[in-house]
Amino acid sequence: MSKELAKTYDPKGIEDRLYQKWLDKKYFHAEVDHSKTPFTIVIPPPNITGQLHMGHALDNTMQDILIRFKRMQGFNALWQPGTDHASIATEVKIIETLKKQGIDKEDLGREGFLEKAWEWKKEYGGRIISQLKKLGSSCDWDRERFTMDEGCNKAVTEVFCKMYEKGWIYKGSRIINWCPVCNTSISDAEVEYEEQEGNFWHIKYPILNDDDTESGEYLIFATTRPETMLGDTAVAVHPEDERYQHLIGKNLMLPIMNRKIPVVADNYVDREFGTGVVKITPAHDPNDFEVGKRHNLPIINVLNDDATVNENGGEYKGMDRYEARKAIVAKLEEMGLLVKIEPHAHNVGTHDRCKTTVEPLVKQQWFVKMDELIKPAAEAVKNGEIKLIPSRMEKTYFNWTDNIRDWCISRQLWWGHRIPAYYCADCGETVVSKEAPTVCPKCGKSHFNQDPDTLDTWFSSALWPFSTLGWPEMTEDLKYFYPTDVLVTGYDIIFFWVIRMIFSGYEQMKEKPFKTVLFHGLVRDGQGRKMSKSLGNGIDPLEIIDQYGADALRLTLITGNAPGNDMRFYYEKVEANRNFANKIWNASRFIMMNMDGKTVSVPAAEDYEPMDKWIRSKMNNLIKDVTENMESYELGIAVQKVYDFIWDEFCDWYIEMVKPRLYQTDDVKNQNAALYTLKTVLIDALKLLHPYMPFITEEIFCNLQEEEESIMVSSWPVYKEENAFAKEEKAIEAVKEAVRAIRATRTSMNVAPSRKAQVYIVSEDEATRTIFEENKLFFAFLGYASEVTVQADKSGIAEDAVSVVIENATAYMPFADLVDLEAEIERLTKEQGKLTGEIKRAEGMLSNEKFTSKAPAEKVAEEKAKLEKYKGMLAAVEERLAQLKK
RNA sequence: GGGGUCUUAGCUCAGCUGGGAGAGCAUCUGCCUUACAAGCAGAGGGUCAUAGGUUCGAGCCCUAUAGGCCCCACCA
Repeated sequence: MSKELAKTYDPKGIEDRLYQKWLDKKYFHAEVDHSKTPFTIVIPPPNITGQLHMGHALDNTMQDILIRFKRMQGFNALWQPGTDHASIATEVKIIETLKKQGIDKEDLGREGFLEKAWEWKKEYGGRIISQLKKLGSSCDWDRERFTMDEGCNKAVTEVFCKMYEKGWIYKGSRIINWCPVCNTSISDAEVEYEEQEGNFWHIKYPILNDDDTESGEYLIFATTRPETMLGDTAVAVHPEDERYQHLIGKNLMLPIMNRKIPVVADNYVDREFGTGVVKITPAHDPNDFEVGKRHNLPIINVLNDDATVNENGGEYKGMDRYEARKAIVAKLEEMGLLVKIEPHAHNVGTHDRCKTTVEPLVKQQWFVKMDELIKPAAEAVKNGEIKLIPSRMEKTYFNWTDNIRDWCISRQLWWGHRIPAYYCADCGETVVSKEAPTVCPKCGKSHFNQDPDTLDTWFSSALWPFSTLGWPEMTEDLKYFYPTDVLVTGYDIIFFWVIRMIFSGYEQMKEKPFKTVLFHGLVRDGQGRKMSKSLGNGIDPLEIIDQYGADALRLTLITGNAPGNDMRFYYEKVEANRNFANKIWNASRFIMMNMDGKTVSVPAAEDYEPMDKWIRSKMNNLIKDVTENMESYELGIAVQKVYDFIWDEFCDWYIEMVKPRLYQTDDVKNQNAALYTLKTVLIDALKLLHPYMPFITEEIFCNLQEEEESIMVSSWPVYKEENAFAKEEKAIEAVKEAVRAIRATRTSMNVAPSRKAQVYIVSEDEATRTIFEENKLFFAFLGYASEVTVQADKSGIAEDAVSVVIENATAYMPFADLVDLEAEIERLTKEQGKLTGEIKRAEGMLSNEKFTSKAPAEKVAEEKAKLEKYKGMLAAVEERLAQLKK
């Protein structure tokens, strides 16, 4: 491969080419291999209707980082991909499309509609997959699954039948949330509450005497939904409310409907609220439904599925619920029964998909009984068998498990898993079975109708961690890869999905579905708003990839972000990360240019210079930190450290230090040691960065060396316990300190970098002199010195030379024509003040007996060492000041 | 009503088990130094929301207060 690299990194072309290479080499593919430890992640299956958005980009980047990291560590890493049929979302979308073509769902009929749906799936189902590939996702695409493929269908039927036999799935007439637009029941989790401005209509019902004549008295109450009065079957008061004791058991006349309804006593009523009287509509309010059950009240449903009034609504039949509301209020007013209208803001349940106000209705639906099912799921998180990150998510989790209600799983939709329940056309017997029954066990006839409903889309996704691995067959894959290791997902679907996978895993597999759940937050726009279609503030990840590259996008989504926290997306951040990619690119280009035409070989031990050992030592520590951070899922912290190492230590210091050695030609061995260190440290840095920035690291890796064909299957750098280079590390840090001090001084004096100066290092300490002597070459280069002389005293140095005090030494720079004595005194006086402050601080701590006795000895020693250092420096500064002031 | 979370440099955010406050962007000053101006060198900028407490030591732990955001519940 050519060593000629472009001056700026251009990801276009490179990314697609490398991804194709990885696919061709089958690097993403995992097979059962008992000689290796598996590491498994199942993808949160994106909807087939979906288009890649920032949330997907974040979610999948995190998973890809983990899976690439583990793969390099030698695990048998499997990232199991697939897509979700997304029952309601897809059905709604298809209906919309059909509508544009002038086709009505009902006209097509169930079969015709499903045909269209599968066509849709075929056309769009792959779109999101190809978008995930753009991101660099290293999923095992050979294993791609779909929630409605044959295997998943089998799993769903199996679970349904098993749980039905166990009595944990049942059909019942219960109050459910009904979406009048989507025309289906929805689960509690799908209801979103939003505050709406409404009214409190204060209404009164006439009280009847025992002989059913009107007493002339009234009971007053308030309601936010007056139209539901059509279905009122009682009025309730608190059993201990003195005001109404005499009315309990009496009857009222329900106006308009002219129905006699009782006054019942129930603890549900809050005496303090309003008049302490509540109208009871069991068919249209969950609380009223419960009250109705306790008092055996009739349930009168007054609404049709489209939220128009039905035949039970008398003269209002056919009216929309809101029209009926108006008409009924008008009628009550006319009858003199409307006391007053009060504005009232209240929470209204809406359908999370279409935002329609849901209508609580009593209907026959299928439910999953939750009380037993939830127990092991709650226990697993409680005892730490499943770890949630961040741990605060546990509270949210328990909030749900502690208040669990049965899960309504039937949907009046066509696109989804059809409920395997069959009803005998003759005797009505219900048969639940995997295969359509042929003979009725009750009457022996053989004509059945299958239940028309489908299952909640989350019913199949709850089985995803094991259904994708082959369940209900006990496949080798399932035995080997299950339980999976980590689930990465947004905190917004903890109830919909995470909990349901956990209880399904324990129930079906008798084992947790994953060991750890890593939550992330939402990606918001620059102003902190949710990205949404209606606001039009969404940023398309594909456009970002096109403009800046997938690596820059990935890094942007990960850096500076802690687990479970929302983040804002800024173009400036992407730019900064694109710049970082360019930085690595150029550093690599520099190294390769210098390697060009030379054979870089392993140097002899004595060929290394202290700076080589210093950077090696830094890298060794970095490996430890980064590995630990990644293993504890601190992805943002880990990459920040790699970023800092590459930019600061490696580029700004090491590469600069090494330049004089590269530019000389006398000492080939020394040069080789420098090149070898550059190359190997860069390779390790690229490896640590690879999970985050897979493309650029692969591109450079392949240009830099020939031994291995891909960085993604190379091995993760290993931390070496013993630090053999502690001495060199300290020495180089001391020289760096001197360089920094000299540069700062020069800048403060407005000395141009082009103006080199003679630099004298004066130190009474022999070890310090040795350090500067050994590192003279790079010290001179970085400290803008024309020549460096190291000596024990000040002999031969001009009186008015600029002095820079550092630890154990003073650097002198004679700038005969430049020195402004006043300014120099001022600078040194400032320095004196700073050092005095430091000394005061250290002395303060050390004179505190409680500190010296209670703090760890290590801390105390540290403070003592600092005190000594600053004292020495202060003495040098003061000596110099005295000299100048003479 | 219950719970969570946030309040750190001008902006956006890191800061893991308590041991002298960090990054990116922005600002200011010099530099086209033969890897990189998408760059280099330097600089300024914070009583870590407020008030208490625990501790030798608190951005970090505890309590209260104020403000922002989120989730759950749904008093009609």
